[in-house]
Amino acid sequence: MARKTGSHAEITGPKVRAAAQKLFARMGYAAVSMRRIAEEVGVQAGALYLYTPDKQTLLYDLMKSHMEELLAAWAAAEKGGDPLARLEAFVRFHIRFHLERPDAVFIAYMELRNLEAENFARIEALRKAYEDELEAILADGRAAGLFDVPDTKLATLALIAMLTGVNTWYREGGRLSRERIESIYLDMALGAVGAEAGRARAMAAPCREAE
Amino acid sequence: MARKTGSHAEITGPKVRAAAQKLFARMGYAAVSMRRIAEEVGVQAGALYLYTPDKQTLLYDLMKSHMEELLAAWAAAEKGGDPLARLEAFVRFHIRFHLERPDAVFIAYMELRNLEAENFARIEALRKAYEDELEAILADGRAAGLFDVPDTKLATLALIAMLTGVNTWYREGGRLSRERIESIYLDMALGAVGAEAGRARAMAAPCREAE
DNA sequence: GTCTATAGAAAGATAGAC
DNA sequence: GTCTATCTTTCTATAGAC
Repeated sequence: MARKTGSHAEITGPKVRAAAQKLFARMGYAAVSMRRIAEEVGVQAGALYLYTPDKQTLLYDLMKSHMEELLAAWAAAEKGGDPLARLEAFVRFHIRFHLERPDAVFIAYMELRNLEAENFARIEALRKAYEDELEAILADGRAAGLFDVPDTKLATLALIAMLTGVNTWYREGGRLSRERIESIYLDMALGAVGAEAGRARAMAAPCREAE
Repeated sequence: MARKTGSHAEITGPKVRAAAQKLFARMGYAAVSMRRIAEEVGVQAGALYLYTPDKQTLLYDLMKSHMEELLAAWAAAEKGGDPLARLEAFVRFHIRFHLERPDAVFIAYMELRNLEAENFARIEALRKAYEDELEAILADGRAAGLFDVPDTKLATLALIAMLTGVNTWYREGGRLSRERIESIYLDMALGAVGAEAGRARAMAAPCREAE
């Protein structure tokens, strides 16, 4: 405890990011002032500029961290073997990851408009990389005759929109558990890409049912 | 031509709304100033207040008009007979309606945060009424054994998220026609609610399944 | 590292001339 | 109906004391 009072760089920095994330998600980037963020952190507005060169960079860093975390988490996830198992892994991963970070997800989808051109391009590249992961699964599944997908790009965007939509209505402690939500969305996702129809056809003989 | 110069109430009013809609959609409500709207219209900032009491009302009126137009258009649409036909009508209607109004749709989804409490409640009620239309179709379809939907509320939100997602990537003159997009999304929607599986099962002769 | 103070720009909204 | 002018507030960002 030999430190000078008022010296809290390692703790204040993350607090600034946390406060910005919370406020940007609730009120929107453009509607949040640096003063409001400072108030949330418990410092004066001027002190924020020790941790970010400006407001824009604060937003960009939040979005970049989120997207990189998303890609890293997916890279580290269990991914099963055949396309059907990989699709299930993706759906469950996507929902779980997104439900755990509602604020970051909200910002990543709503504040693209407020990024300057260069920052926007970098975030879009990361998003594209994530979409490509799903599209590869759908393409492999189609090639294997497991999925009925006329356009893998469209199906990718449709599935991601559907899955991410969970964040718009999910509330902690609601009537459905996350596990249950995952399973319901998984069935819908499989149906959307014709996986159940494919399976039903494949198993035509002895009358078996999925899940 | 006996009018006084500078008298353009009937033309300027709609122009203000059109300019606000365009700018709110591109930059976001909070990031657009009244001066910027005035510039787009070609008048001075003060003149805007002849057409709206304040900026908030401008936003609210845009969103209210959009939602009311949506409900009215659906009420007037052809809706087919059985739940399968009604679902197809809904999907095609939703995509067509939304693709024709990208700016209004964008605002309706992105600017809810910027509505004052009372205005927010009114818009949410209109949105709920629209969701209820789809949920009724799904509930009827399930009751008739046509759809496999464990939770109609969830399926409603999932479908709407998926369908509205078209607006995030569709661009005029892209590689797919609207008709083609409608058809692809329709197939995915039917698959998601188990309509195709139901059909396949029904045609599979002896194999019947519970639920 | 945080504070107070402030520069400089821009915001929403209004008053009154024409 | 539109303009100019302005009131009042708030904003981002910086300077300099402690």
